[in-house]
Amino acid sequence: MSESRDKILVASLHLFARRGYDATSLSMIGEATGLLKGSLVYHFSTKDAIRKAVLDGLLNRWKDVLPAILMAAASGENRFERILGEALGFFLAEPDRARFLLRECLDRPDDLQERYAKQLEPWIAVVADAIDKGKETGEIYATVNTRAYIWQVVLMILSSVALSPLADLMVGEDDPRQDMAEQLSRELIRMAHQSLFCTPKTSLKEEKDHG
Amino acid sequence: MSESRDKILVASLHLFARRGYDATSLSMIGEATGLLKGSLVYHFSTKDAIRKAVLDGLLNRWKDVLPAILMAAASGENRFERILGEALGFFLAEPDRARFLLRECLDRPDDLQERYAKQLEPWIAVVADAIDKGKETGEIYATVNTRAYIWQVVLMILSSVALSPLADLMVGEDDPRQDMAEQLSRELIRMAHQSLFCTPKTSLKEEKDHG
DNA sequence: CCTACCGATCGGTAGG
DNA sequence: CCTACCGATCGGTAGG
Repeated sequence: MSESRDKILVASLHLFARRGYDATSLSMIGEATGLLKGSLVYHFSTKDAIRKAVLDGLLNRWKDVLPAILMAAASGENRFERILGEALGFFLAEPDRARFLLRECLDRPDDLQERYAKQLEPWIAVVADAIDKGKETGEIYATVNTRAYIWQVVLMILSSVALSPLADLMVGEDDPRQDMAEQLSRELIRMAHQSLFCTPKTSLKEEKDHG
Repeated sequence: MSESRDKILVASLHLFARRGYDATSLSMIGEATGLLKGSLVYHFSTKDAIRKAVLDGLLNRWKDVLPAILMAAASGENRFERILGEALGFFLAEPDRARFLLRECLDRPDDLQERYAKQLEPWIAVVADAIDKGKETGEIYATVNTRAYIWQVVLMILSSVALSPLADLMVGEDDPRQDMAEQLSRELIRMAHQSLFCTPKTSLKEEKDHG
């Protein structure tokens, strides 16, 4: 509908992600959108309303993408790798999503929990059920703490994407041929896989051999 | 030496960790320390100087603790678990350390990298060398990307401690007998171990059996 | 009457 | 360490 509204949301996500909510002024958002401060207030009555709209847009997008990811990987080979790869892809396509969410986790955990519990919990439950079934069949380590495992994987996804600029500086490059984000994603998936499944899958090696 | 100086640093770490640097005003720090705004400027000429002093104190403390951790676990059983456990303990003892560092990673990666590269890199190199040697002996998966692995484990430690309030709300309690922080720490160590060593160590199970 | 803004300014607070 | 302030900028609102 409103062109300005969307521009405000896009610019605000970027600024909130990079500088944080408190360090972002309405005039900065105005400068990034070619609007004046007063115009922002016309669209969103308060600064906090902008933050909530950005968060809603992000969670709604994720809510739409997540089922598609799980369905697309419902069958076939390398289900686990594909699901994690798609989840990583969602944030890597726009790292500000990860940065903003990580900041919200730090700044307003209660606010995030309200929205999360309603919208995303059912899908986490699906993943948790799949893991618990794998435990029963013996495919997955019985020692896995399902909810804690999911949370740690989510944290790795969010933080490794959000802090990729720092990784570039600190981790250095083992293999200069591929970029750091790619290396971190591959290692994350390898760690998540290796620490979940009893029988070491050869899928990662197969990919290499086939290539 | 200066009693007020220390009070300012302790109160500032707490406020920076919880609210962020930009959202923390000098009068807030003054209120927490019983000082007035002008008095803070007497001890630290600028607000940024307080931040740097807090960061220095934190990194120096860690620089002192890290060698002790590595030495103490130089021999004996469950070296890996003990090293990770001690590292987790350092942040769990004062979660604001993890929150503050995570915020600095987001807000000022360049500034953090300057201090990190000089002080902590050599110790990361020690861990990296140990992992690379384990690869040669076949004890550790050859597919491990050493630097990426270390970085992902560091991220899990920092973020799981920093965001523990959110974990309490979102993860729920599989086992109400032990608290969430304990569950997350155990699962983190299990994941890190399982995804590194080829031969599944029975150390974690042994601990249980012996208890 | 509506939308999408503007220039100017409100009362308070920021770091110094 | 406090009082007394500064230039500027904060989020938000006024009438047009």
